[in-house]
Parts: sequence; C-alpha cells; structure tokens
Amino acid sequence: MPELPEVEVTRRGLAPALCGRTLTAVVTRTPRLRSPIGALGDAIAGSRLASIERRAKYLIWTFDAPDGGRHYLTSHLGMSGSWRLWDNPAPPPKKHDHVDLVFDAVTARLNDPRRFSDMRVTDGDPRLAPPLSALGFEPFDPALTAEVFARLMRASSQSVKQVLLSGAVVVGCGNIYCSEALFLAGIDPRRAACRISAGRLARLLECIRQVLEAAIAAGGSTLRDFHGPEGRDGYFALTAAVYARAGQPCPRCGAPLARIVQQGRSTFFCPKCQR
DNA sequence: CTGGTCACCTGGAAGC
DNA sequence: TGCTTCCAGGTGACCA
Repeated sequence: MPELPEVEVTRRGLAPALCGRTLTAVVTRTPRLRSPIGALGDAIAGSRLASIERRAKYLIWTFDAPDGGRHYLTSHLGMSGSWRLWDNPAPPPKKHDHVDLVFDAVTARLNDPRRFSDMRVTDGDPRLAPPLSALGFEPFDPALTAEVFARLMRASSQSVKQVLLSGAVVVGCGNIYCSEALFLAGIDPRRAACRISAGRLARLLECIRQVLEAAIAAGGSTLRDFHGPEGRDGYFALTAAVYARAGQPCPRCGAPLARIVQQGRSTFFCPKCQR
C-alpha cells in the first residue's frame, strides 16, 4: 500500500511512540528481505532512538549509542510492508511478521507478505549517499518552485507519467497518485514532459501537492488507531478519481476512463479531458 | 547517458 | 470446487 502518504502516516504513528526509547533487541525471522538483514541489530541494539524522519518513501531512524556513536536504520516498505506497534510483550508473530524492533516498553513489528521491503544500517546519513542522494525534491519543499519544477520537467523527453514515477524531479508520486495528479491537472499521461507548457506544469505541481496532502490528511485521521489490533484504516480512505476505474465514467466529463500500460505499470486516465 | 525489460515474492480475484 | 492466469501500492539490476 505504501506510497508517500502512507509512509508519512506510518512515520507519524511510529515516531511519538518510539522516539526517546532504547532499542533492547532486534528479532529477525527471515535471512533476507530485499537484501540480507541478519546482522541488523549488531550496531544499533542498546541505542536510543533519536528521531524517525522520512525521505521519499524511506524512513530514516537515527540511533544514538551510549558511547556517543550514531547509526542510521533506513527502512522501506516495498509493495506490501507495514509496521505495527505492540505493548511489550508483543503477541506471538503471525505469518510474514519478519522483523521486531523491541524497545524498552513497545515493539515495532514489520509485516510484509511479498518481502519487497528493505532495512539496512549505516554509520553515515543515508540521505547523503545513493540511492537516496539521487532523489528529486520532496513534494512540499518550498525550494521546489513552479519555475524549478517546469525547468526540470521540460528537460526530459520521457512521458510525464514516467518522469513523475521515477522520482527524479519530485518524489512521492507512486502509481496511484501519479494517475490521480495527472487527472486533476488535465494532462495526458503519455505526453512528453518537454512538451507541456510552463503554465500547465505549474498547475501539475499544485495538483501533486493537493493529492498528496489530502491523502496524508485522510490517513492521519485514523492515527489514534495505529496502536490497535485492527491495523491501519487510513489506506485507501480516499477514493480514487481514476485509479483502478477503467471503463467507469470520468468524474469530470462522463467519458469512459481508460487503462494503458506504461513501463509495465498501469496508468488510468480520461482520454477525452486529459490532453 | 537513455530507454526498455525483467526479477524479486505472495496472495487475491477473475476466468474457465 | 479447483486449476490457471493475471494483477498488485516499488525498486534496482541488466541489456541494447
């Protein structure tokens, strides 16, 4: 489920419950997720969690060791990962519960059926090294002005959907919110990014921010349930206008919505009112 | 460099 | 009912 809004909602659920706590143990029940995770706890067990920040769809957990050293845990939810909090002692693990971060009073547990999620520990700030250092702007970064956005987008001959999805200019538009933002902006997802006027690109940036903000707000409204056994209802709380709605009438003009495949991923749009 | 394809996994839904 | 096929929110390796 995780696109940027879901990751941000996850961060807002985890951080207040965990920051300031000491990590007592790391339990791994699989040798690898996307990459090997066996020795995950070696460097960070016994450290205090200072902060959980987000960069694109990555969460960056900063740990301060008793000896003054600092380590970073970078986690990614892949396609199907989710975090859940339990008061200690946590109940027995269920299927696909791969990692427990056991803190002094609370356990954060990662569940991921498809195992595309990832976790790694580094000494240095992961944001300064690839792949994170190569990412585009955060969508709400004030430095990403309409002018900057237009200049970067117009440098690419790829389709606008492809450029947004790549995260090379702005991060956070996964496959769902890509389709939604382009619908809102009235732009054909197949159009080459370099062939969109600066004015329409300014509008697109506004739509990206609007769509992501609304999704975060919808997820945030269920944060108080983050602790509960029922999991997170925030996902999909927002009904998509076009995503997964091929054949249904366009909410704007009534024409049937279409599904096409770009780079092996589905794109949903209105062939009539997106130009 | 670029763009395209595929692999990594499991599970749910749809089709026969 | 049961088998097969397709599809899924993300990334990154590999190839021409």
